[in-house]
Amino acid sequence: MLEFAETHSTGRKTLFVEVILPLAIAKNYTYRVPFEMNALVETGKRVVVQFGKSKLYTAIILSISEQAPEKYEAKYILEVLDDRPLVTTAQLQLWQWIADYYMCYIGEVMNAALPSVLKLASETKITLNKDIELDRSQLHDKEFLIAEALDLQPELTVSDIAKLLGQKTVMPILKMMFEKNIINISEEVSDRYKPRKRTFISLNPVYRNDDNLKELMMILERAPKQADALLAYIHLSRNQKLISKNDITEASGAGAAAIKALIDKEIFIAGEKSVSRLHHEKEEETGIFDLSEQQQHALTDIKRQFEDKDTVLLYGVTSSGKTQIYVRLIEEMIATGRQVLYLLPEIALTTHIIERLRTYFGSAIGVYHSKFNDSQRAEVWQRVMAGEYKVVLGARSAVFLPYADLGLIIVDEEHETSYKQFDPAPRYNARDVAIYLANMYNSRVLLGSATPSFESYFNARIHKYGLTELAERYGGVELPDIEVVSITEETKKKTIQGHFTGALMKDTQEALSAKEQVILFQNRRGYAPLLMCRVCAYTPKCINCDVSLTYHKSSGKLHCHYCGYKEDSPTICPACGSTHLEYKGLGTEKIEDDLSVLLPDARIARMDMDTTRSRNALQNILNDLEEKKIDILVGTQMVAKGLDFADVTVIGIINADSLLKFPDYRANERSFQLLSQVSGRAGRRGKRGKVVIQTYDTAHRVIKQIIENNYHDLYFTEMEERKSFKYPPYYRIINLDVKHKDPEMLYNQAIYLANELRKHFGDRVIGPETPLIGRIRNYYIKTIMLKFEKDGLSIVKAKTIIRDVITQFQTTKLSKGSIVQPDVDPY
DNA sequence: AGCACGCCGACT
DNA sequence: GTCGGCGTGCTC
Repeated sequence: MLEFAETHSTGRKTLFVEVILPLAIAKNYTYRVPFEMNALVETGKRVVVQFGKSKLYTAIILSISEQAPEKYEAKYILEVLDDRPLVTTAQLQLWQWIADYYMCYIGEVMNAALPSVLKLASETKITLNKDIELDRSQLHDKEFLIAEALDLQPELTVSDIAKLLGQKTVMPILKMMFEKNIINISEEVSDRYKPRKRTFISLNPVYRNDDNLKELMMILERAPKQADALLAYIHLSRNQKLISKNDITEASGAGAAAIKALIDKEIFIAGEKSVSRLHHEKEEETGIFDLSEQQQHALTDIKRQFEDKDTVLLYGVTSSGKTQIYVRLIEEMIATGRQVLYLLPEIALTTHIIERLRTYFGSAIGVYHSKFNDSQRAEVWQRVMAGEYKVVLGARSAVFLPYADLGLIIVDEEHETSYKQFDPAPRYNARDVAIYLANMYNSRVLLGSATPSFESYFNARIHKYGLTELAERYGGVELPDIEVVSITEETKKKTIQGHFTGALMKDTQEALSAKEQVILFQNRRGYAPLLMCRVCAYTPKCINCDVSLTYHKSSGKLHCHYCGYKEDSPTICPACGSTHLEYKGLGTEKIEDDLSVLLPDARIARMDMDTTRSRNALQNILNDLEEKKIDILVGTQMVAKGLDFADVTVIGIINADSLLKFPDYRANERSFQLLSQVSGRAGRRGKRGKVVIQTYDTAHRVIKQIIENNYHDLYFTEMEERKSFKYPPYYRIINLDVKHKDPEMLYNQAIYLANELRKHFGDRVIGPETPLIGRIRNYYIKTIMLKFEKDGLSIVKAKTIIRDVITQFQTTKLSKGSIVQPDVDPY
């Protein structure tokens, strides 16, 4: 066997490999294979190569040839890292397609696709894994040396280690040490979505009887700490359903010992629970459930349509039970032995949905997520490749996993904009990539949404996709009662208190006294988005971006939401010296603040990017809400996505106008999606919810459509406009973002580029225009928009021409210092 | 992406 | 007259 390999394919031939480097470079590079590695190289395996003077990179073999490059002397590859290919040929095909379609470099796709441990480079950081008790006597000499060096200096780079060992080839050693859990590679973001186990306490039912309880208190007189704990429990139980050990400790000051004593005496009953936030849907978590008649219909319909359509859109109103249909489809697919990818927007990937699917699919389900720590991601990669994971639940980057045999992709909430990656490149949309991916595997795609994106609904209506509708809410839950309140009117009648109309306050108070919960939505974080001098109208701006700074009360500083710049909030106007500085506008922080004055007894929490930045913050807020430690939750977009709480009965939209007036052709579509999604949070089983929309423009067409929940009407009116103004889905858009530090240079460059493009595309070229934010991180920005009709013109050819125009531009002197970033389908 | 080479300002 | 700023071009 070995002999055969020797003579047959490896021999003494000189082999060359073309590799993909994880960099934004136009070309692939060719390296020479040392004879001893001839038998090891294979397409899709990783190799370590030197690129440039001193950098080492992990590259992927794209092809192997015997042809020596003519124009240069190829460098040798230094190592082959894998025994078998890490990247499948299907993946390489996908990468190439993404690079072509989204007009970026294949190296950028590789960067997005591979977890960083799988692409160690010379600057990658190595640290000791502290979780593992290390028996140093078991280590090899070199491993021992590395471990010792890490004692002295907690963090080393790969090149430090190369120096330390006096050898270039360190990757195999590090790889081995990583696999043995001795070291960590690169940043270790820990798992934010790990199921949280907590101990919950309940009182032995014997003591629900008052006499028994009194007697118990007497007995406990000699154990004051235990008595305190018991009292704290009784007190807490008035307001919350679930009481954890921690709650009691916090409320009573009694230690864990006191609680343990009570548990031992069988006064308290302890139960461990993984924290989930969906009690009212518990019955669905048992693994067996019946589909309603209409769900059964939808399921049959989807399967029928899959016979001749690759993609089916499931348009099902909120709470119509789409998830149960997904579960059935997944079960049937894995029964045939094929894999399933279930895509969700990042924010919806909470413990709850993961747990719920785990109860159905057990260890056959893998979770893939950008917040997952890197070694876990690498592990998911391996298991998907080995076919051990039958189901992958993941955010957009899960489209990059090495599926062995993918049979079905479910894209839940397909209209979500978070499926589109913007920065860094590749600027891909995972929903659209999923459709290509499915095509490669001859598998099917199910797009699910309560408010489908117009692209998808359009495709369904022209029969490119199948369409299944689910019009009834599961279990007969009623749609919420929507009340539109005029801010203008209430201001006139003086019934408005700050930003809260009388109508909203009334509903809020009613909900609070009924021990129900309230969510208030305001699409802006921070305190006040504007600080303005009342004398000279001066407004502090970011030093790096063209935006006014948002005041954050918690930090006392002005923040830029685009680059993160912060400065102290001035007390006198820097321009005129006046002390009359005024906060304008309204952010979640101010709402929380004002509300705590109006409703001093309410427990108010805030959920936005500022309060959920740290690891467990989001989960903690959700737990608190579920355990009813929060009466009112104030939040941004985030509150719209997948929060299902039985006791939230009132939803308030503080200001709908900020959404509707957004200067973008999709503003109406987005507003409808967001508002109906937020509204869907109100009231679930058993109780009809109430939504209060505060607006200056009560007659706005979209508001009316939201009240009527009339998606079709919205669709048809908007589509008329899309057609006449040449917008998607009738036309395709490619934006070119041109950036430069100097505004004048940028202006000339953008004009030049637009004119060059006009030579080919005529009035399909629009602009250059200044985007909403004209400068970010010290780069001025212009956008050139290209609108292409869907037929009569090859989009592939158009992209080639655009590419050529950019390349030609970059060879001219004029292009100095400019960055040109194409954005294909920028929705 | 990184790194070296290369041409213009504030220091010994 | 040198050190160093980062603009420009190349890396198999």
